[in-house]
Amino acid sequence: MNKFSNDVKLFKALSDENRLKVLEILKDGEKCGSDLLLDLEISQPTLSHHMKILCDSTIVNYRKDGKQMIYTINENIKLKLTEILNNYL
Amino acid sequence: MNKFSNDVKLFKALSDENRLKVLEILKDGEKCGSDLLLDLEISQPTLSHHMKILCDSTIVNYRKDGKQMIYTINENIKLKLTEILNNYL
DNA sequence: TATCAAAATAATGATATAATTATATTGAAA
DNA sequence: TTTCAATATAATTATATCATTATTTTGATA
Repeated sequence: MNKFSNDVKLFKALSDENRLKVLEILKDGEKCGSDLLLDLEISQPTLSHHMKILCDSTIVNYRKDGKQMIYTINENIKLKLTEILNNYL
Repeated sequence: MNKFSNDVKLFKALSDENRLKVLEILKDGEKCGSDLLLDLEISQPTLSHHMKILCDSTIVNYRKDGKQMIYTINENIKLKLTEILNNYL
């Protein structure tokens, strides 16, 4: 909508401990939801909620593989966030 | 608390349109609260609330000058946030 | 010391977010 | 085609966040 809303959306997506944990895991390579669940102490619907936020914000990419969703970190997003930081700091 | 909480605190501080507007203004140089208010469409107590979040997160520094609070961007915080991004992305 | 400007705090309400349990959807394979 | 694993959605609750108005505190100065 306005010039700030997309930046806010990205920072909000990073503003949760479980989502940071997910990113830390994905940094080592792609994972499906049920694998992520093994390392988190949240229910499956809660993970689904968090993954939606990470994917909607374009921080995480996903693809379907049979009945699994495979998640990876968007390789462009670090640069994009660094550029955003340069606008404000 | 845990290893994520400080990072979450920083990202949360950046997750609000009015706070991003404040940072954009402070990027041009130091300002007091009443000057910031001129460029924002929020009440004085709401600005006080937002400045507390920015200061508590160490993104913004403050000093008292008479009856004014003078705010500046912490010059180290951009590097710190860039390093944090490198842990997750 | 009375007044005024700047900022902070208190009380409160509206909305957003994160979590749960229960249920539905999707897709592979027996 | 039944079953089961993986994921998503719905309904709901608890908590967090952002905003307001009213009030208080702080500090300069008339």
